[in-house]
Amino acid sequence: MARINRAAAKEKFLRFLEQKNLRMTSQRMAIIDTVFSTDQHFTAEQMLDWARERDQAVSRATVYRTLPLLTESGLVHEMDFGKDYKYYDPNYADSPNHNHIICQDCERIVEFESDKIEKLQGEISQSLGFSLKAQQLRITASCDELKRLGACKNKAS
Amino acid sequence: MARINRAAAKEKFLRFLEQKNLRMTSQRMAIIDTVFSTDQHFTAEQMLDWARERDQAVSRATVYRTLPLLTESGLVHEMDFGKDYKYYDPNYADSPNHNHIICQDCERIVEFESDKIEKLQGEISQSLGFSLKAQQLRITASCDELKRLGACKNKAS
DNA sequence: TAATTTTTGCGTCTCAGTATCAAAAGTTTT
DNA sequence: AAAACTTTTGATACTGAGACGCAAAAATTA
Repeated sequence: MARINRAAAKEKFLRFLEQKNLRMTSQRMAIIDTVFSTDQHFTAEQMLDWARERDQAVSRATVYRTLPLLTESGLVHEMDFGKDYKYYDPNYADSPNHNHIICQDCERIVEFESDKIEKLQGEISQSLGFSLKAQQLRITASCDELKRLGACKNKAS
Repeated sequence: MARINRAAAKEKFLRFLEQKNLRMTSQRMAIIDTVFSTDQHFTAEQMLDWARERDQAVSRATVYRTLPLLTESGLVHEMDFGKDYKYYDPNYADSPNHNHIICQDCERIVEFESDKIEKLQGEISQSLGFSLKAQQLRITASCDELKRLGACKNKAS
């Protein structure tokens, strides 16, 4: 569950850039530093705010350009929760099996893992005869239930 | 699996309108006629085009106003597939347990049901101790797999 | 028919995200 | 280290789905 080591992430991103003949710049550095200093899901606009606190010279355009690079490099996961903006998940590199509970009342999104669910997802895949590209289990809930889940440390299994 | 009877849908919608002190108009009629004459998922813009073929006097605004009414009345299901527009599903009234396979290459979205998956979803709910509001299993696949699934009539169980 | 309420359509607005493009910064060559 | 070349940046314009405001139109009620 530990979040990916920031230095390791940076290095992996550097290799990715090199391989694509792209350059590491101070703006990109500020963005990935910011990305990997949080555990939370975030939106592009949030990332813009946070990255700017770290380095004033980060523009909206660069954030919107860098997030897809991070996604392509596999360090971050792009996800949609039915809102009209994207969320990014910086925990993807360590634990790719994410399920989400989205509160229908508030803005909260809880990420959880469950051995049981993982096993069931495997069975589902098999029963479909699919080599899945991606799979997403999304549960819409109400605040009460979220609180209850929160009480057991967002871990249900 | 049969799609909801158009007359029945219309009647149900009428009751819904009545109960909310809303009026049945020719525009709304044209829209629900169009909605229940297809089996496919559709977007608001598609519905606008189709409804206009039926009745020129249907405006974009009215479509965007009517679809949420249909959703609220339970006749249609609003769903998002990670695109930046919503899809609507007119099959919802009969068979509320829908799972979707979304092609990552083309625009295709295949809906399927599976007893096995239904059972597994039940188990997942239980293992979470949740009284779910909604649940969505979304599988991202490539065209090849979609074709294969198409070959077995979009029915996997 | 007049008074009241709801609905419509047009146009405007919002908001996330993309595209453009000249200026700036980083490489490479000589 | 200057010139030539490539990539990146930031400001701004643009796009496209959907929401909103408002005056005109339609339906309902009196």
